[in-house]
Amino acid sequence: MVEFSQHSRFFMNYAMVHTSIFKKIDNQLSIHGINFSEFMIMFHLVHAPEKKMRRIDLADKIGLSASGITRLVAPMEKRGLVYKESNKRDARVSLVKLSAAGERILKESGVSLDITAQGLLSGLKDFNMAEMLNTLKQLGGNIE
Amino acid sequence: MVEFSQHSRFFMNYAMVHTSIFKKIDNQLSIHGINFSEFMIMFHLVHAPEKKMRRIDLADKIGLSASGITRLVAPMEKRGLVYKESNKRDARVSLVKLSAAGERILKESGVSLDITAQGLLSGLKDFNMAEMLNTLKQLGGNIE
DNA sequence: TATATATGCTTGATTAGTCAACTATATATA
DNA sequence: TATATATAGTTGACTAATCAAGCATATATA
Repeated sequence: MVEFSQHSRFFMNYAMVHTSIFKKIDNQLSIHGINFSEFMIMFHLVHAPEKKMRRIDLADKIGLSASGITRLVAPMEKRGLVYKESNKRDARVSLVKLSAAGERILKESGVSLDITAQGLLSGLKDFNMAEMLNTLKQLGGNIE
Repeated sequence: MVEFSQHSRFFMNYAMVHTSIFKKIDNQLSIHGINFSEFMIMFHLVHAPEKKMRRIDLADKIGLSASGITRLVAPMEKRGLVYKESNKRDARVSLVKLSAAGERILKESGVSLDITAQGLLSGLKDFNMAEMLNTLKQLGGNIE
């Protein structure tokens, strides 16, 4: 027989939950014309000083590669959700700045996300949010 | 100010953890020449009666689309991890059956996964596995 | 029995991301 | 100062998945 540890099963279930839940979340966010990654970009921008960040810091925060950010941000610029700013001290960096339109979309889609998230968690038995957040944080989930 | 509920933050952290952890897991499994989705295919097959399943049931179990399974299984057939069987009663179905080679790879990669999974979870403070699995199950993680 | 509908699966086009190679610029060091 | 090395970002080629459309077969119904 092939046996698998509880540790392995934990991550198998984790992946499954991720797949099914983020289909729902992305679906909900699509009402606002964005996907979850775009939401995360704007989420981090709105909390950053002057609502702007370097691409590489965005990549780091979100857990994508630098090229992933390039490809993600390009269409957001076209839609006017964010725009480019340069850094006077360092000509290599290209800052991404949240626009007023972007902030508006972020707010609206944040409400949708809250409702979806609440709906997903509301019916759970023996769910301890604080414990769960603590575990996620230790596993690398570092949204402040 | 833009505010986000704890529920929303929960899923943002969930996504982040998923990204970082499954990079590690896929990396580990690549030693055995497979990725996590291929692992999951074989995991479900080895637990199925006669170690075979319809593609659509695999899709369902794993949380992928039918076409996702088609594309995932094709190269696994070429490598000899699984092979096709037809169903006498229903000519539409194409069964996926785990080969001996596939089962061997599954076992080996299962050991790797166990080690990685254990490593990821071992240092955690206040981690309650049973509670966590219970929550994941309620959220749709239904690995038996 | 004939036809409509449902199911299982595959395919073409698309999307979201990766990595490796590259360009441009900045920083450290001989 | 000249050169080596590091950093920021983009691009081309690729991978893993999606969806919608289509094909073959099964099932239900007029």
